[in-house]
Amino acid sequence: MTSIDPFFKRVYEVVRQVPQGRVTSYGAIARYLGAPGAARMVGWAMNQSHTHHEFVPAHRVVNRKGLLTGKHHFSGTNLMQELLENEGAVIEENRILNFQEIFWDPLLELDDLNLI
DNA sequence: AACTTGACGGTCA
DNA sequence: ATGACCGCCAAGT
Repeated sequence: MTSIDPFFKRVYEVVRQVPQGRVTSYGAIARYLGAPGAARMVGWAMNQSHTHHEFVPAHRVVNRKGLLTGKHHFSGTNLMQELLENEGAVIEENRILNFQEIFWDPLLELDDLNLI
């Protein structure tokens, strides 16, 4: 049994703070965790997010341009998009049109992080 | 053990 | 605006 990488665990904790109807990006999470440039690792963590024991709203994490790059990792053909649309995101061609409006930056929103 | 592949993002031409 | 390159580093082959 492989223990979950502590970095992954921090990633999941941040993602769990993303409010419904808001989205963040892989890079924003990496920066917040003090690992700028390690956005790919956040992506990898999200890839494994389903193995975490607590719910991780992975659909709320997109790339820095608002593209639904993780779409393929959800079941069905359009689950990620549907989940986001249900929360108010406006999506067209795999891109969140109101991205700027609903973007949630942990660096700005989570001043106090006793949890992480 | 070497090489490739990513749910990324910044820089530079 | 678009695209190549590069740093990042865990997993898969």
